[in-house]
Amino acid sequence: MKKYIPKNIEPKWQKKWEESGLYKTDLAKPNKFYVLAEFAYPSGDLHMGHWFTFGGADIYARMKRMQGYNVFFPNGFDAFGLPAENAAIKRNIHPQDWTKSNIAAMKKQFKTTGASFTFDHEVITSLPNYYKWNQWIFIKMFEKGLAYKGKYISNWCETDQTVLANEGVVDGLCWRCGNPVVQKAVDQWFFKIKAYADRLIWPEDPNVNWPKSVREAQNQWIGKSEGIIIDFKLENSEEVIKAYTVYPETIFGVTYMVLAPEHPLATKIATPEYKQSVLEYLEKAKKKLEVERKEAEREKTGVFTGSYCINPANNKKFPIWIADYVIGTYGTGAVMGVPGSDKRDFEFAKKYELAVIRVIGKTAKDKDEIKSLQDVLEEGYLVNSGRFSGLKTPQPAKEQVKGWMENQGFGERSAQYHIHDWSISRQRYWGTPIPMVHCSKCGIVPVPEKNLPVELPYDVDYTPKGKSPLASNEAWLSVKCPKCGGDAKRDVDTMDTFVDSSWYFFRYLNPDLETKVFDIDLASKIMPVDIYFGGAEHTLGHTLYSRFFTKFFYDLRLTKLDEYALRRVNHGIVLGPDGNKMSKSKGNVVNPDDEVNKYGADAVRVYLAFFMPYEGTGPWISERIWGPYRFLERVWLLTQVKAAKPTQEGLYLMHKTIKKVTDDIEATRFNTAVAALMEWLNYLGKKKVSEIEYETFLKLLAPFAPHITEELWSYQVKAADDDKWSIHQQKWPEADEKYLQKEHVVIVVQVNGKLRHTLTTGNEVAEEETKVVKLALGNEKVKKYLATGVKKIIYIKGRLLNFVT
RNA sequence: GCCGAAGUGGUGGAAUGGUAGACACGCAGGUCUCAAAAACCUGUGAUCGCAAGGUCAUGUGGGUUCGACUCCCACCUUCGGCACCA
Repeated sequence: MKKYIPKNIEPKWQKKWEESGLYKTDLAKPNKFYVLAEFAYPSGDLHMGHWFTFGGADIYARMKRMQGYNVFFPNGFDAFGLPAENAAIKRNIHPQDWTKSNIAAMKKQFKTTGASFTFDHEVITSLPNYYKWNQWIFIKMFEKGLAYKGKYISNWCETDQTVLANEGVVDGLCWRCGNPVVQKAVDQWFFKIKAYADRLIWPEDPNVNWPKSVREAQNQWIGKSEGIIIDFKLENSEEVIKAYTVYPETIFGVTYMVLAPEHPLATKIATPEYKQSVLEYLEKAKKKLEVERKEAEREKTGVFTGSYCINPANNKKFPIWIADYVIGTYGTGAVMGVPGSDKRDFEFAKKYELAVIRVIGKTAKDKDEIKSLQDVLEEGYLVNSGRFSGLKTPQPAKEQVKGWMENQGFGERSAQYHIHDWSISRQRYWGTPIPMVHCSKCGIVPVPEKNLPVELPYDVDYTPKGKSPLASNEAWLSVKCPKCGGDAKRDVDTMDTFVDSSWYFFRYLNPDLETKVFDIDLASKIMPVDIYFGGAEHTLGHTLYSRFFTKFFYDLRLTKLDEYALRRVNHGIVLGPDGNKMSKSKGNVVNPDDEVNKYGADAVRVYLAFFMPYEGTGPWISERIWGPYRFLERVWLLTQVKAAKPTQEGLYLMHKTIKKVTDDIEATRFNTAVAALMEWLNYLGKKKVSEIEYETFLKLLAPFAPHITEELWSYQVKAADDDKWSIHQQKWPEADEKYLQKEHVVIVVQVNGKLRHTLTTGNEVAEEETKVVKLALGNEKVKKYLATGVKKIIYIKGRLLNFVT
């Protein structure tokens, strides 16, 4: 037989698959199975990460297809976004043209993976027939009060000249360009994801299969806490400061109040004497970078306002301070300081010589003075707390104090959330225009649905100037108000690209549909996604937003789904050979195209599946592809002897491998599935291979190495069923339990749990403990160890015999 | 600090509570060759022993069990996420 030369077979089959429409899906057929992999950003280069994501998804999809499912495995492009603009500015190419040519290039690269997705349902988010529906969704959000505009202190990236969502700030730096993020008041559009916070919290035991790490991280991000808002009256004033706390039981220990610099009363309550220092402090706080604000070990700073307020629990007055460790957007932006039972408050009080009162003691009588941090107790018994003294904390003290506060009328229970509303407007060009019109008479007016899409104009000056590039196109900007018909202007911001990716999996079903956001009937049949492959980096962004959209669609009665994906698989990361993340600056990028040229797509695919667990993270070491390559070469050279009949042992190994490979692919344990195939091949290579063994082997390997198996399958002379010419159309082998029984069993003989002997015997003998014991005792070595006498015998039928002495 | 995942040979990694190290890389020896590469065969956790065989080994220390990489408790380390959230 000829030498195994991947180049000679891979492009050939890729072409044939495409021409024959082998992987087209007829969504009208029953037994659907929706395999989704995160669509790619068209950077112009398909990297190893794409191979890993789509490779895993493809293995899974191929098995499901062979198992008889009507697999839907679409692909498309997440085509809006900053890199297009940056590249355009750098190279003077229009973002649209840059994106278009990148998509064309990447489609070619995608083909070389041999993956079985289809572009027949392609979604390209930068096309008007897609983003029109972003705009439609935006307007629906607006109508429901879930999209609103407000001036907010936002994360601002100076380099990219745009606002970032909280999820887009990584360690105080911009996730895209890595430069420091500052706080800046900007007019922004928001989606009220907070309104869905409770529904987005994962239950303990959800009825979909998502990794625990994702569920926990999302819950933590939503960060629901249940406490109480307490009214503190200002001294000599009717003004009230509201402070949120989850420790109301420590109310008698309050010795000061701290306001966030953004708090509306911050400047107002400063007395003339302190005004100057307060203003200076506020100015300084404003200039702080997000990185500095988040610096964990930073020392707390603050400034006294000169004003006081009254503790409603005991009518004592205490000073009001301003400090930037208080977050303006969380709770009420005001915090009661309880240095006696809060370590952070204690440090602040100590620094500024504020009073410290013990309200939680080790025992009900513990009223020891608090001298150092070690003396601060967060749990114990209430002391110095009036009628509540002596109660155990947190419960029942917390609940009793809460009830009392409510009765007295100065406390109101409240739940607070860590999650912020999602800021979705961007002051950049390459995104979905926000479909709103600003009219001097009517205010903000949505563009009527019949006028959608608001198309993104081609001619704009998109170099960053700190304001939206769309404002530079006067003709586009000017519009008649849909309400009064007077002169008005369009909104010049564009949407965050995470809006695009929050619902693309609905649009895949029927991407050309012009009358609806997605095909509702089809969605009711094909959704939810059965398995969704993607990266862990989307835990708090994309996958959370998608869940939000799904629940919003539910409320619009577009879907009955609670969750859009039944199962989520987070794959790991392929690192560079040096063990670092692949990056151009580190020069450790492995280009999959080069690897394919050297070893072929099948070897790259098998190596990717084999070299580490799919959820793992590890370096790509090129030389190690030789293992999978040699494996494929041995498959290539494997010869069947048509006259040969499989032996009993052969059948056993075949069915064992079928079971192992099937179970492993199902559980995305691709590495052990490949190992099982290698093991079986090691056995097959030493004997006469029957036709059934040969064909079964090829079928099991087909999801991993689709080209070589297709080639070898084409040599099999079959009673030609022309419709089923491809190995990928064959029926997936099923393991038959009856062959998994061996005629001989190997029984492990232990003495006190330590292996001393193994014995091989027939099935009938293994049935009876006494016979097995007799056999074991016949062994001299075992006998020797039992010299001290046998106390107990444990026998696990057909597997293990343990003597306890 | 909180949450999540994990710690096993020279390396990547396998092991429903039941023969620890499957499978592969690498390495060593051999076959083939003028030679080399490739391919193939054999060996390959450590240690004692000529051998048969023994002993020690899954981050550390305890525990449960006839038997623990696996379960429980405490701790250490690494990775990922969150973090001045009141």
